[in-house]
Amino acid sequence: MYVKCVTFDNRHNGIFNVSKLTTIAQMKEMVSTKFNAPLDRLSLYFQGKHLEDDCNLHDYSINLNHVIQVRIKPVELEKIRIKSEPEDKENIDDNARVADEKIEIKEEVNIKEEKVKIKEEEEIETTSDHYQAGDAIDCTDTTVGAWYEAVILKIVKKGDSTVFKVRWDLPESRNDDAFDVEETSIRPRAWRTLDFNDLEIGQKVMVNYNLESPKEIGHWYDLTISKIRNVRTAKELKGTIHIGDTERTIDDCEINIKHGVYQIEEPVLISERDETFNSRVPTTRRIIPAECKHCNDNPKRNCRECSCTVCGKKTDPHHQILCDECDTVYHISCLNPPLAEIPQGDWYCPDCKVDADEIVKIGEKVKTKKKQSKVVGTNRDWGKGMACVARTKQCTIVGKDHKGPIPGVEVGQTWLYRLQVSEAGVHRPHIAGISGNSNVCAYSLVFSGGYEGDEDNGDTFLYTGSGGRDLSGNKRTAKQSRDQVLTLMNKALALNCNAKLDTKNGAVATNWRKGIPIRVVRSWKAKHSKYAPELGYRYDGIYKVVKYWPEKGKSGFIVWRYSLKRDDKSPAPWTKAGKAEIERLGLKMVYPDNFEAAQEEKNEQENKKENDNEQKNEKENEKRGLKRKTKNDADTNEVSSAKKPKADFQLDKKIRDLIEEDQSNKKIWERCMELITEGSQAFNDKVKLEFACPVCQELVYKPVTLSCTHNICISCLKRSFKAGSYNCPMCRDPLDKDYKMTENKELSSALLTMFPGYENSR
DNA sequence: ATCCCGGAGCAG
DNA sequence: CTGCTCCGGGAT
Repeated sequence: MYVKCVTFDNRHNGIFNVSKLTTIAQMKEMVSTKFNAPLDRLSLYFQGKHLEDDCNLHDYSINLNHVIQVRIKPVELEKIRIKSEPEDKENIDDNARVADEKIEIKEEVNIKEEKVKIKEEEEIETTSDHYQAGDAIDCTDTTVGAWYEAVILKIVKKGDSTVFKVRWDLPESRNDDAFDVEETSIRPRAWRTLDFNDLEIGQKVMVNYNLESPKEIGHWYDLTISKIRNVRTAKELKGTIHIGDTERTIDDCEINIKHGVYQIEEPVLISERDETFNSRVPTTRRIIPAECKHCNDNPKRNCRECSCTVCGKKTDPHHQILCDECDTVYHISCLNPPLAEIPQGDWYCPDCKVDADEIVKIGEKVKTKKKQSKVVGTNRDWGKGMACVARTKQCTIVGKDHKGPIPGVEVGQTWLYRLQVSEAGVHRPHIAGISGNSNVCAYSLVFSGGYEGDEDNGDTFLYTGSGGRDLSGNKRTAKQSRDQVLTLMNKALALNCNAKLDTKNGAVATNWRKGIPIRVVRSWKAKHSKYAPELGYRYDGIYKVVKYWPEKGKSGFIVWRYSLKRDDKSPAPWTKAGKAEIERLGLKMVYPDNFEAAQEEKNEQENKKENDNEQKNEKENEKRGLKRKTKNDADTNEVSSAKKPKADFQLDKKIRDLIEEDQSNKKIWERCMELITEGSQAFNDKVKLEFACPVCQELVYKPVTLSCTHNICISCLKRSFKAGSYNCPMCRDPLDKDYKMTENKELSSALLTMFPGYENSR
């Protein structure tokens, strides 16, 4: 199992190989090494809960691909907030409001000592042609994509690359919270505000914009001007907002110009600087959204949001304390009972703190207690692999009671684990062989030859029902120890047969083709079968139940047998035609998310450790279908060749024509078509992604294509309007209250043809 | 609450 | 390598 760790600022992240019994303390050690951060300053959080050192991942129900948040505390004690006097009272205008309230962090640790700890890596101070220490710059933040004022502290060389050590030029960041950026993320501080009359179409400038609510104060982004309206009564500026230096842009944004329009500064050679260079940087900081929306950071207003939650007063900041869990602020004197002084170590507010006797530390109280008692005492280091992990995705394109093929899943598709088969919606249970409803029918089955007497002839096979096994002791499988009966899933599978149900003697279909379709997945575990895949689980198409009957098995107990026969237009995957089809469609094994990356990292680590074990690793990986890349192996390497399959997959003409007709989404379809060379699977995934409704997150159903190019389900848009939001849910582009919603029939029929049956789940 | 054609660790 | 052991999750 692996989990992801990400710092709150998103500056560090990594995937870690762990087991269910990995403790939080061990987790911290791994994070400390990988992020190069001091161990004692790490705090881990999962779903808002602080994680305690002596608990393990299982205690918190942390599962595959879950994200653990990491906080690297800037200083040891940061609870005491000190308000200092404004330095220059003349500067208190709107723009300097942010600078007004100064929050300082009292540092009770020896900062010098801390610095030594951080700088373990070798850094050699260097120079740059365009910048030097002390320069006022603008710096992009990768998470927000806007430009913020920052200051260069130092320029160093790390290996081959030049790294700029900078800190945000904000009063509350006065503690040395430096971080590293590349030269591409910085530029000289903007200082020239442009006159509105001088602006030109096509010009790139820096403006203030709020992505969520354009009328409010936002952050500073680059803008390419597309429209200027300059009449006596109204001044309007529109253009394309650039999110950082990424490809992401938002067209047609209306800019609030009252905060100023800045010229973007180009780097200047240090040799060409004159005396005025440094003095031109403005003394006030650019406006950015208030930290506290509630009081707008006004120091004179009482605020229970950003100040003491009991009295709301901003007085006596020396005695204000922050909850380590929820960051709520309290005066220690306002607490009940009040505290005499700021406590050492962690402190939790009354809402977050629970009685020390209870297992507070863990996610949900009741559930955890039960689990704890159950798991405590286990010696087995389990949970490293894919046994007993939860789904990370769910198939929503059709309901779980869907009969027949899953739209978008081709015959011949393989998945490494049952979990991925479940996520694809092809066969949902984790372990059970038959998926169905005892009153309706079976929807799918996995054929893995686990029962004696199973026979596989490809187009037909004999299947055995479930039950009759003693599974006490939390087992999943066992030997037959009693007769099977035609109930539960056995009954469900019998209902697929085109015959009247007979729970005693079984039945034969009068017309087998008229039976209810059942999806069949063959498992690599059916070793005795020559039709089984070599590895993983493969969707082999639709089968029908020809007959079913009870029979005495080798164990001496009655088992129910089913005769299945293939009824699918697509060629069977084991045939020559089927193999060609898999090639043509570019179908490749589906691994769990992050699986390949984690495997590669594991390989690297083990390679470093010892080369003796090389052979062992090779075997392990071969078992999983992953081969290590070696020079000699290059042309036989499955992974590298799978990355650029030359699938000559082409869309049906019918679908091509439908896509062609959907002129309003031409650009999106073009993006999708780029993936056509990678096969049907990649293409289908891309279509689902590009045409996901921003509201319900699923493939748009009865879509409305807005003028901002975004596609929304008509029902989702109606709901949004009902809630009084007259915007595009994606980009907040304003819409008329009486906006006439019309379904994009072209897109609709294209999607319905590509994913037949998906409308049934809506 | 019960059922279940997985999946990995561990002992021999 | 084989067989035994042990565990969670999702649908019923």
